Amino acid sequence: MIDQLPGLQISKPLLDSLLKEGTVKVLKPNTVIIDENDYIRNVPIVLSGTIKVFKVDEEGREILLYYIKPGESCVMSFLGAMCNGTSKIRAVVEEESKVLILPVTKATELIRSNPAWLEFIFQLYNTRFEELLEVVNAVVFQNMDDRLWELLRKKVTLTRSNEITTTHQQLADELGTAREVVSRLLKQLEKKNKIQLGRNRITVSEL
Amino acid sequence: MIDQLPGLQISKPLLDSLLKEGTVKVLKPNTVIIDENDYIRNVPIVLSGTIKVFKVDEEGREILLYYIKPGESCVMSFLGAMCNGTSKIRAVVEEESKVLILPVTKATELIRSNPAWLEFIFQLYNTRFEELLEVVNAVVFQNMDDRLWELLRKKVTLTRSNEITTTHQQLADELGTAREVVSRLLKQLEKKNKIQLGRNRITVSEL
DNA sequence: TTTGTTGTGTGACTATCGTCACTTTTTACA
DNA sequence: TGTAAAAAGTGACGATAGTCACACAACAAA
Repeated sequence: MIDQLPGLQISKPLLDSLLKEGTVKVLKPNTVIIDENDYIRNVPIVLSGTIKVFKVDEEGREILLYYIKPGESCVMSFLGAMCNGTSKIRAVVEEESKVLILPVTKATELIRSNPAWLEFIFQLYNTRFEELLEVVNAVVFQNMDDRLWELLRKKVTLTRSNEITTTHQQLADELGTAREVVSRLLKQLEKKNKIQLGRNRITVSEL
Repeated sequence: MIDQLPGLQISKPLLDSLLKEGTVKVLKPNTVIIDENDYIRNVPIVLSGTIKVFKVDEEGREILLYYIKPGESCVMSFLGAMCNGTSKIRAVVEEESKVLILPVTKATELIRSNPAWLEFIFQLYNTRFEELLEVVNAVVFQNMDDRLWELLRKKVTLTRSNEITTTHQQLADELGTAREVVSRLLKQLEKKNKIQLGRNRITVSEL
């Protein structure tokens, strides 16, 4: 069911019981699963593909927080659900994804009845928290060129392909910077022979 | 027992049952409750005073993430405990604080036995997550002068006094910048009559 | 009172990044 | 095949903030 399991993974028995409670959907790239200020009615669990999660600020600027990988869920949506809140984030499908949609009611019920589910949630919190800390760290102490390079590397690892299909504008949005900046820095990376550039395409040669 | 309850608060009955399980300690300012890479054996719950939580990076640079206020706990420590991990953060006493020290074993037991505790933990996660998102946002999209001003305002609100006792270096550390930068920006704020400067002291005149 | 330590003020310089104002290239499709 | 739209390249410039090198002020302890 889950075709790749980097890092944290959901256990088979837990997954089986979740599948009984929810429905599986296949979602195309760029589908918005959760938008800012959305009321949360479902908890999505990614079975295949990847979802990217953004923080959106008042002026519409955004920054990539982390990826939800197969075997993971969106803890923010879960929290929002538990606390009757609205989403502070935006979740968008990056690669076509199979997603298990679990109604909030079921998700909260399961906390009492299924210890494995609770454990799963906590583990996921831990992961996300640490990832957020990394974002803070990167944004405060790293230069844009390093951040860009790490973003490219992350994409390569995630998709298991060194061909990245994206535009400079998209990368800029993910880093919270301007398109020109990304273009410049990509050119520098190309000069260092770390990547090759093409239209809508970046080929990473050296990790 | 708890002398101020801004925002989220722990319920009386829950607090009572926690008091039976842990011990209360009074901690002086600058006491390090949890340091980076510490193994976590206790979950601290703040009864009075304030604790500040930092992310520390490899080069020793740090940045303030959030404050733990009375009636709150350090979720990171809790997570670390649950997941057998070491701390990614540093928690330091800002104002003298009364802290309830709860052993990890008790904290995990209580999850099964006391629904209010579980609820409390989840609420706290939500708060922290949102605060972290705010940090990311501030750091990416706000200028240093705004961030500094907001930090000062936060300190005033927290201590309920418009006299802040701190050094420029401390503020710089909290913002992840250099002392000179803080000195410069503080001077600008003084020129705008928003603050008065003194040695080890900043008086905020206008909120 | 002297002396050392800690905190603050400041000018000069630099690097990074955001912005503006384009041009050029690539591609879709009318 | 021509034309418009989308993506990318690029130079110039300015603002912000990090760094260096001090001078100076306040305080504490000897």
